[in-house]
Amino acid sequence: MKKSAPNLDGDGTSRRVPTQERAKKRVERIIDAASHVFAEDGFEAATMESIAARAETSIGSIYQFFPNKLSLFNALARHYHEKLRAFFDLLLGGPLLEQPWADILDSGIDAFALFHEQEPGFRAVWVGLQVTPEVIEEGEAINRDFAKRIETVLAAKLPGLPAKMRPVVATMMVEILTAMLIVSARRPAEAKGLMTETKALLRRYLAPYVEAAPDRSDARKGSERRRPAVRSPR
Amino acid sequence: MKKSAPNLDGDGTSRRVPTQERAKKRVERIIDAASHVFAEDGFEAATMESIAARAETSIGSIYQFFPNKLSLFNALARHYHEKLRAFFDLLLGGPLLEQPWADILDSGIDAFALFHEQEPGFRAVWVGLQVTPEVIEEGEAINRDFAKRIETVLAAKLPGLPAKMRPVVATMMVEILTAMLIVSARRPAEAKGLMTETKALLRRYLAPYVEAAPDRSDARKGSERRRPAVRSPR
DNA sequence: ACAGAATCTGAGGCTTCCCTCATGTTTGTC
DNA sequence: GACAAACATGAGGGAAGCCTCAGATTCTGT
Repeated sequence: MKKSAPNLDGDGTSRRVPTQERAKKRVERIIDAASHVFAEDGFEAATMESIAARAETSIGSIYQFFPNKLSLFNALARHYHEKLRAFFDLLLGGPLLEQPWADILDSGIDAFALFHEQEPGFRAVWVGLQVTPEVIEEGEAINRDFAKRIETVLAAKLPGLPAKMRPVVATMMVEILTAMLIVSARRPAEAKGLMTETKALLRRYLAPYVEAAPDRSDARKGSERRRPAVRSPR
Repeated sequence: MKKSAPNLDGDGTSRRVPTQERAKKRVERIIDAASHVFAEDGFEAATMESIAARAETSIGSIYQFFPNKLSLFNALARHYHEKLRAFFDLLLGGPLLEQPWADILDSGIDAFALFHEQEPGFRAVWVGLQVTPEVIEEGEAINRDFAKRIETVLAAKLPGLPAKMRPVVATMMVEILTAMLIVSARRPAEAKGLMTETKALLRRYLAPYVEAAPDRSDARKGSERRRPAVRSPR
C-alpha cells in the first residue's frame, strides 16, 4: 500500500514530489535539459544519461522524481501545454482582438513562430512524430486546445464562416501552421519566405469568410463549392 | 582490398548483391517487411528481429544484403523514391495535363492520397520525422523532387505566377499536402473532410495566379501584397 | 545539537537489441 | 556426380541504455 506522496504524473510508479527548494530547482533543471535533449535527438535516441549530464545531476536524481523516461517526456508535454495556454491568454487577452482579422492572422503567426523558435523542446513535444504511438496523445491534446482557441477567434472575426465549419477550418490552420514551422526549422535559408507565404496562403483561405453571409434566406448555398463554368484549358 | 561485389547501398560495409532468383525474392520480402515494420514502429523502435520475422527469414539473411539497419532504411527510401517517380511519370504523362488547373489539382491530390494510403512504408520514409537526423536527408530529397515536378506543372498551367515564385509555391504545396495527409492518417474520422478542405485551400492559394499577368508593362506590381483599404474592425 | 526526513549519487543488474560467424543447405557448372 | 560459389540460419558476443538500490549528504524542525 504505502501511498505516501502523490506522484508527479499519472504514468507509472509513484515518485517523490519535491518539497525542498533545492529539489524544485533540480526538477526544473531536469525538465529544461530534457527539452533540449529530446528536441535534438528525438524520444528514442535521447538517453537519460545525457539528460542527467546536461542537467548537471545524476541519473538517480531523475528517477527520484520521474518513474521512467516516458513520464519525463509527458511532464515536458504538460509543461509546454501550460506555457502555450499562458501564451494564448496573453495574446488574446490583449488589444490584438480589436484589430482587423488579417492583422490578427499576421501578428498571431509571428508571435507563435517566435514562441516556437524560443522553446527548443516544444517542437519535439508538439510534433509528436518522432515518438512512440503512446506519446502522440499528449501532443494531440495541445493541438486540439490550440484549435479550440482559434475557433473562438474565427467566431468573432469571420462572420461569413458557418459555425459548423469552424472546427475543420481551425484544424486546418493549426496543422498547416505547425507543418510550415517545422519545415522552416529544417530549412533556415528559406524560412522567412515560407512564413510570408504561409500568411498569404491562410489569408486567401479565409478570405471568402470575411463578409457575413447574405441575409436573404438561403440564397445560393454552396456557391464556392462547384467551380463556375470551367474555362477551357490552355 | 577484395572488392568482389558492389554493395547494394552507399552506407556501410559492402554486402553481397543477390544473383540467384531465390535471393532476389528474399530481398524483396525483406524490403516489404521493413516497410511495414518501420511504418508501424518508427525507425528506432523497429527491430531487425521483427523485420526478419515478418519477412519469414532469419536475421542473418538480412545482414547478407544490408550492412546495417540504417542502410536497410535507406534502401527503403530509394525504393519509394523510385516508385514515386514512376507514379508521377504515369500521372503527368497521361491526359491529365490537358485539363483545367483546378482539375489537375483535385485529381492530383486524390491520386497522391491513394498512393499514400496504399504504400504503408512510404509515410515512414517520407515524413522522416520519427527518425534520426542522418536519415532525414533521403526524405528531403524526395520532397525536392516532388516540388520540382510541381514546378513544371505550375509553369504550364498558371501563367500568372512569376517564375521566381514557383519554387516557393511548389514547396508550399508539397509540404502542406504532406502535412495534411499525415494528419488525415492520424484522424481517420476527419480524413475525408480535411482532404476536401485541403483542396479548397490550395485552390484559393493558387487562384490569383490563374490569369496571365497583365501585359501593360509593370502595372500595379504587388497588387495582392498590401490589403486594400482595411475595413474597420467589428 | 541531533534525529529523521528528504535528497543525492553512481556503480551495476538486467534487458534489449544490433550484428557476426561458424556451420549447414541450395544452386549452378563442368 | 563433384566441386565451388552463393545463400540461409540462429546462437551468442558485445554494446547501450533503462532503472534500482544501498549508502552518503543535506535540510528541517525541535
